[in-house]
Amino acid sequence: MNIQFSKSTDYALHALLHLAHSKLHQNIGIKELSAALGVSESYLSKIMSKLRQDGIVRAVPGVNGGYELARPAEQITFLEVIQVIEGRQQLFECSNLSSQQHRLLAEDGAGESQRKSECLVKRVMDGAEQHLYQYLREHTIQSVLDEVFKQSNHAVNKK
Amino acid sequence: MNIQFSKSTDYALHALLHLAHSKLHQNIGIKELSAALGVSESYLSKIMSKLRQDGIVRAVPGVNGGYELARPAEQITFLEVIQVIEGRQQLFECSNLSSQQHRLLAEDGAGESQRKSECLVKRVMDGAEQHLYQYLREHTIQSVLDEVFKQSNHAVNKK
DNA sequence: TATATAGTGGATATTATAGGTCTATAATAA
DNA sequence: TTATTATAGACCTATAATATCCACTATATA
Repeated sequence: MNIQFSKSTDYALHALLHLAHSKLHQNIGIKELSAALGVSESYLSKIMSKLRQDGIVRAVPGVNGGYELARPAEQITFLEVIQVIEGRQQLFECSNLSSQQHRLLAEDGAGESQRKSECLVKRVMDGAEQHLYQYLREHTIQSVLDEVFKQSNHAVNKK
Repeated sequence: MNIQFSKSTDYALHALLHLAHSKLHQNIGIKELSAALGVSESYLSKIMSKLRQDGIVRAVPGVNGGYELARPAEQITFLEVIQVIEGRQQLFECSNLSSQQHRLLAEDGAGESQRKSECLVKRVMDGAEQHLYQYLREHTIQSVLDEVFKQSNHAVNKK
């Protein structure tokens, strides 16, 4: 049961949403964030550090310090956040020996080509990955906020 | 670093490819399979068992026994195989408390709606999941085999 | 400048799961 | 019956997610 985003990604996205939503007051401390998300301060700190190292948020130490978005919410995509937290390894890696199987398969067909000896299973999986990534690139922190706004308006109009 | 298909999925897909490719001789034993993939017999057995329990392959014990596809290769999708091996849990689960954050966000906007109290991060993620699944449904064991054939032809024509 | 405040980084603990081995058992063909 | 082959389950190990704690550094302001 490998294929699931970690809780850290959950926390990161919700924390960013919180920062984006309340950009009125410049800095949001870890206390406020951890209270809003229901996570310990120490653990959330780690996650925020990663986001800072990747230039997604800015951190200010000292009295009245805290975090704020380093960029406009429109420019922070789901994909980026996920890759910072989960790492950038690919969705699928082919075991070496298995890819040998494909070389044999190809030779069996009519030989010659396939000099890249690329695994065909991997090729499908890479396509899936690109599909997924494209979708995650199109969704940003801001687009979620817009969604909230749309829903609210909808409710008002129905009244 | 959570988001990666397991080796088991790799093995399962390659094993199925092997079965589909050499359907001339009815049964392929675990020995041949494990040799082709470079995995131990005992470990691959477990994977094959799962595939059998889900009706993807048939198994015959005893002398000259082995495995064969239970259905035509066109009807075995990547998605199905992945779900058998990886499980059917969702790509993303929202921590309870975080979803509370969204209720607040929504109320803040204009209240009322959002009675589903559904997490908006999760909604994006579910969309991503559906996107991914659609792609994986469109690719089958047979479609990979076809790809091999196409490549071979291409090489011949170029000659 | 002193000090309380707030983020950073390292060490550590816990638990779950992937990945893998081995053995006893059941089914089947010769 | 015997050799062969799949099945089920117990078992092991290494790694990663999740989480906590503490010492350290940076900064705003009294």
